[in-house]
Amino acid sequence: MITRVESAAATRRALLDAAAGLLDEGGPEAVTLREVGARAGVSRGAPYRHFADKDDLLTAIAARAWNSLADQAVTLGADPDMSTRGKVRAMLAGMLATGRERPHLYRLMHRPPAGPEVLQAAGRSQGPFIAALRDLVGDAQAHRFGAVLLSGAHGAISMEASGQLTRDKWKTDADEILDTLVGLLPAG
Amino acid sequence: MITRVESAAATRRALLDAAAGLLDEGGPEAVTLREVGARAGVSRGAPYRHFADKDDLLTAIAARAWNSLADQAVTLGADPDMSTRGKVRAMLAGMLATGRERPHLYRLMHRPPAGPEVLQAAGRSQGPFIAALRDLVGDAQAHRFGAVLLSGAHGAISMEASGQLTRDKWKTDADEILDTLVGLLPAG
DNA sequence: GGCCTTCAGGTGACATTGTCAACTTTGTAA
DNA sequence: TTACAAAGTTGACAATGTCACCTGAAGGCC
Repeated sequence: MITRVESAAATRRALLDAAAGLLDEGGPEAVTLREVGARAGVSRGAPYRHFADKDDLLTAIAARAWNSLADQAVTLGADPDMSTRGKVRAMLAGMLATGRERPHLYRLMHRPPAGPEVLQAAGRSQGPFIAALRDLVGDAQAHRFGAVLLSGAHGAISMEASGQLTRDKWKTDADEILDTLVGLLPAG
Repeated sequence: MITRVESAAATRRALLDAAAGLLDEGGPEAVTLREVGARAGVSRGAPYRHFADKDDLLTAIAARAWNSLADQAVTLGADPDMSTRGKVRAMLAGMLATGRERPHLYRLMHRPPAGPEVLQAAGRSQGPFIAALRDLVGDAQAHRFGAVLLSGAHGAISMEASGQLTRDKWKTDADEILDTLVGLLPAG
């Protein structure tokens, strides 16, 4: 039997999925509450029963995406068959994959100002990242390295997405930049 | 005497200034063509005499900002009293200053997809940057280093703007990351 | 079982905004 | 002087976010 809260949760999920789909397909301007409602099988006013406003819906999408990356990172961190350096590389590769496969979502995840919901989810994804770096460079340097690696990775992904980082112009791409960044770490 | 083309150019400039001001003050949503027109002293339809649509106006703002950075970079590149490394650092600092003082504009400059107008202006700003790197690491490595430095700088600035890079969390800031990145270069 | 609260959902309405078509005005070239 | 082209204005319209109000049913309480 389907309880009321279950159906409400299902609608909420459907709204998020619909909005994320529209975002992927047509960018931010394609995300209209009317179309979101239609795709989720409800009316144009229904989203207001689950989100304060459009911005709140978009924020929830960003937070969910960060949490998905966080799950990936946690799984990678626990993998006993991978080198620590390999884990770091794989975590950054996960970000790159999101940037390439879902560029609009990736941009939304980095939209300022990041609210507490997004910051917490993003922070959760960075926990295993820092932990891996601690193994490689020690407590004192982990954050310093982490900031440089993460900045470099995000910058490369972002510039590739906007069309500013092309192989034609820079003789390289985001993959190679990630390799270079990870190469800064001592072997491990 | 004021010729017609002069007055048209003045209006165009006034529209750009008004839109850029609104962007700085209230972010992208504050930029409405009606308000832009009002600030520029013309009516709501006037912008269509100078720009194809709102997007075209925003693109022009981004291109102008890139050209301003390019002018800075050209000046720095020609400065005989600065070390090559100092020039590289100063060019990146110029980007950081834009990101901190005018975060909405900075984000607009990196909005995908970057049209040819923006790409050309951005490319102009990167010319002196690559030239400086050639002096430091040679032709073969200049682009590789350039991509890493630029990605790292842009990533740090972007994460700082979105609130993801805080000293509280990462024990560092964009300034220090720029220092670290420039530190990768051989002295010169 | 009957009643009542609560909440998901629907609908009408409204203000804002981007955009276009039609009109007016005014340098400027012929 | 006259005619043209381009700048600017205004009316209109569709799309959209949002709110107020209404409906209906699930589920707790007597």
